[in-house]
Amino acid sequence: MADGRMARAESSKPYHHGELREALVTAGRKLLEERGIRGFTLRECARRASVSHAAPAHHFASIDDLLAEIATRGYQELIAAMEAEAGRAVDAPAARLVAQGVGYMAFAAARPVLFQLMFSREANRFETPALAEAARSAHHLHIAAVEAVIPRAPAEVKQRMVDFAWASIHGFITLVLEGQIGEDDSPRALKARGLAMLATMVEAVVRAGGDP
Amino acid sequence: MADGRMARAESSKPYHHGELREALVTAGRKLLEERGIRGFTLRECARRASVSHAAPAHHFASIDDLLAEIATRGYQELIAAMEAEAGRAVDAPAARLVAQGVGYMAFAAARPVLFQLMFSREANRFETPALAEAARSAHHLHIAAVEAVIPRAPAEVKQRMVDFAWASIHGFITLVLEGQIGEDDSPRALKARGLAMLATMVEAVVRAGGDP
DNA sequence: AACCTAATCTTGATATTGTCTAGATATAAA
DNA sequence: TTTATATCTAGACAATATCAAGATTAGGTT
Repeated sequence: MADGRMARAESSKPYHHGELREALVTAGRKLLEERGIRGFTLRECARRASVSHAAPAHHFASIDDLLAEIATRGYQELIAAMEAEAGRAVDAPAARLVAQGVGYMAFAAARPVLFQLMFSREANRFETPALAEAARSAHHLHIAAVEAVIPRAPAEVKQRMVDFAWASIHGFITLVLEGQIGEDDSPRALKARGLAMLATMVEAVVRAGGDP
Repeated sequence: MADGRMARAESSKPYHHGELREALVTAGRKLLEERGIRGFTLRECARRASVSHAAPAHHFASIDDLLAEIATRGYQELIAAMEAEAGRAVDAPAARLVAQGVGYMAFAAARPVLFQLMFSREANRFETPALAEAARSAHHLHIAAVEAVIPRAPAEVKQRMVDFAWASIHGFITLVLEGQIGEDDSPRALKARGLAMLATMVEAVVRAGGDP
């Protein structure tokens, strides 16, 4: 009942963590939102996982490697958020595009620092295959939603509208998160402003795909 | 001819730099573009200004203080770039709005890291009055350009179009700088893509302000 | 001209960071 | 049981931001 191993497990923590990789990612995500990208440190992640400062090296080659993993999961969550909103919408493509945009913005608003990390120049230098793949998936989801609205438009128009739609959505939420838009608005008013912006965007897309 | 002061000025560098504040800002801007926000260090700035590691403290309270100054000047240059392009355009408000957008994007493309710093969450925490003022000026320039296109539209529509136009411009160039749009495009093709995006945006603004 | 106050810069120290090396401990395969 | 491998700790190193104390100089005051 009270042999060596049991005593160790009960009184003090075990030598091996067991789930350190996951624990580091979890702690890192929280730390990121709390202190911002520049306040993110590997040692603090280790501290929060109750582990020595050098332990993370066995799971992540460098601090950038951990950030890349966190960013990758961010893209997966972004995709889930987009799909969740779009799935709830009626099947009209225009409505789905708006809904997917709402999901995009909702994710960014919920995880502002993570979102900024994902779309930062630093993240671009990580260059892990998983990150590139996750980003591409999110990208494709967006392309599909726009093209569904204007299925018969020429490829050139489609690309222009994909650029335009993505830029509007991304730019708006980005400016909001940076405090450049709607600083004194209530969350409710801000959301209305975002929806108005989305409506304007979708209208332009629909019109562009009307007749060749 | 060869007294103490002259000898010092000729043979070795003087004890007082004389223009250290400016030198630090200049070195810092260059360093920022070279190494990114996370690679920016105060000591490297001091090194490049040929000064001891503690010298910057007499001109900037902290590293964030120097970054705030650099960001502030970035906004002033952004304003200049917008005005330069807009001024070159004909006096048609819609053409001016497009031109100002081109100036905005050109600045961002020329100083990508600085641009990211200016519009980062970190910069938002600096909270120096000069930075806030500079950002507000740029903001107002944009508002004026959009409202000039739809002078008789109701205030609500105006605000929606200001949001929409700014989001499009900012979002597009942001996505380009992050490598999410037009990664394999030539600079020429990329510029064409940006202009197409701007044209789509302006058309939507013009249409929205057509009739009440 | 002499002085003296304040601004400017240097040297040195402290705490914190990312990463490396060696060694300790546990897991799991043979 | 033995042995190889994965996982973790401890310690060290160079680099960083910031602070404190002292050196140097500029510019105004007498």
